[in-house]
Amino acid sequence: MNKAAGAMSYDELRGAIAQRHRALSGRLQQIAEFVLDHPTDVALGTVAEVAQRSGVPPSAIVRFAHALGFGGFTEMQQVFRSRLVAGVAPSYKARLARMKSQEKSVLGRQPAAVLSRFVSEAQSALVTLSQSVHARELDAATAILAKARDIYLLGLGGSFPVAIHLAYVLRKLGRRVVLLDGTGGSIHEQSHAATTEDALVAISFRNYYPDTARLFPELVARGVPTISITDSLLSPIVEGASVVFEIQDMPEPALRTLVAPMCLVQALAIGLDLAAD
Amino acid sequence: MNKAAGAMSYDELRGAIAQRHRALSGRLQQIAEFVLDHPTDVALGTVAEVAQRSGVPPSAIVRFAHALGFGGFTEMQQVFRSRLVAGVAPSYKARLARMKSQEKSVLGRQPAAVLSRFVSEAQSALVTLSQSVHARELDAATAILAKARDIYLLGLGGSFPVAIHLAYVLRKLGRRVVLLDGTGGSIHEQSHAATTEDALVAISFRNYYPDTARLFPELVARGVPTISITDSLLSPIVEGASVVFEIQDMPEPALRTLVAPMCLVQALAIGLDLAAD
DNA sequence: TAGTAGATGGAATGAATATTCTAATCTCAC
DNA sequence: GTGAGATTAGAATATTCATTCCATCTACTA
Repeated sequence: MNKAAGAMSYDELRGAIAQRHRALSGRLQQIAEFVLDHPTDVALGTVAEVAQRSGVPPSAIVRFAHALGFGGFTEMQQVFRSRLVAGVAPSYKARLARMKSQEKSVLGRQPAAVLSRFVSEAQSALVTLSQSVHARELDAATAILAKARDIYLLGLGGSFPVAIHLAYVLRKLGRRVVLLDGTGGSIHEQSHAATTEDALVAISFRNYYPDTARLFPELVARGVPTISITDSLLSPIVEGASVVFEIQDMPEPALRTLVAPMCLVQALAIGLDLAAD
Repeated sequence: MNKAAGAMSYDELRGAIAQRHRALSGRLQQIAEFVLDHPTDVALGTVAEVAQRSGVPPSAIVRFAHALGFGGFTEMQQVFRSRLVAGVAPSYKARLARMKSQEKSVLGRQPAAVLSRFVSEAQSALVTLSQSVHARELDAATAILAKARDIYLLGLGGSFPVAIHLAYVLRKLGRRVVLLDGTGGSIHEQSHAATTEDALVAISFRNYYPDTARLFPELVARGVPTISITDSLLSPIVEGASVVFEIQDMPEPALRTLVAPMCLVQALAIGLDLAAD
């Protein structure tokens, strides 16, 4: 009770339980062992469930929480839940905490602090990327690109740098690329020659550029095989796509670094080249 | 409802939501977007909490679950919880080990291995970036940009995506930007109006694009304050520059991910914006 | 313009849940 | 063996929660 139990992290809680274990009564010791062994059950279960699985009456569970300085089971459960969210989304939590603490301080506005913030954000974006992209999708995408006569690239607005970069790399590798950039008129005309023998790589993040949303379905309807890189399964370039890469947690347009999509398209291009031999 | 919703995995559920999204009513679409973006909130929250955060009445949440074939919110929540449980199981170390082993295996040419290689390369590029860029340079660069009437951006060839991205962000923040891209003729003409009141951000990596090497000294000679982002102190855009950011260890053109320079320009732009207030 | 089918929001309901309370039990010292 | 203090189990309670129901609103059709 020497610490405000509400603000405890999961690891701190483990330490506290281990430390007090000897001083607890028999039943409470039994519960202590159970919760350390089954943290997930505690995080998601009800008092009754935890009680049954650990073989004690429900009231004992509540007494256990009290003994640790919590106001009740629900309060203790929050700590166990924090472990779950930390495990699945390291980026989200870290980013939020960072933003909150730095954004408003004077130090946080200095360019050096801004840079380190973007760097760490980019780091977690990369971790998320490598976790969320599966081999199956990459293989399918590579196969599509390998068969394509011309590769059409569609990425406007904030996604344009990614499209440009992919165009650059693919051309370096000797592929025929048509970059749909809308220069000098209609994007529709630029894409007019695309057929089922070609392929389209579409890149779009919120807010989805209107031209992208308009052109994409047309090409899909014409039977052009399509690879989509986007931030949500609900984006306008998902339906009808042959392969979808979903990059989650993209920050708002002005703040995004494009690190993850840049890395992905790079891997696509190089992977295509290596697979060709 | 073609599938027993109870036995659905999280990924299957995501697919199902994406697939039916268009067929759903307005409110239900809104909820679909929220739950795909905030799966953790759904996994751990109550109906009332999810309802409040997504800005809909609680009953709509339940109707959403029904529309997906679940018996109610609680049933749907189980699927979101399974994601959390799965997330903790494979430890961080195990994931890292898997990446390492993939890297060196015979299958190193498979797209998935290529991606993980680029990801880890990008990671170390970011570390190098944050170590090699110093606060003094960032402050100086920010000061130059803050005083500039128009900001000229010069980045051709492989660096073009970086220039485009910087242009995009700066414009979003309300800055006047001239992107020297050479469309429709001479880059010299595009840069003709640049004066000592303006500023130039030049980005160039090996092999240095000829036009960049030619134009840069001209602008320097005209007294335009200049920020250079490059990979060597011997590059043609170093001499005469007001501030130089040297990004070391850039891979060869076709293999570079541009992660480090993208991050840097992002930090410059946002740092400029934050310092302005 | 009137009518209809569907969607929506909010209050009502009933179930499930955490917590509290009290009588019973156990432990240990004498 | 007996009594005091702590500990426990289970019933009682009060709260929170998911769900349902219905009146209202909206969009589309005739």
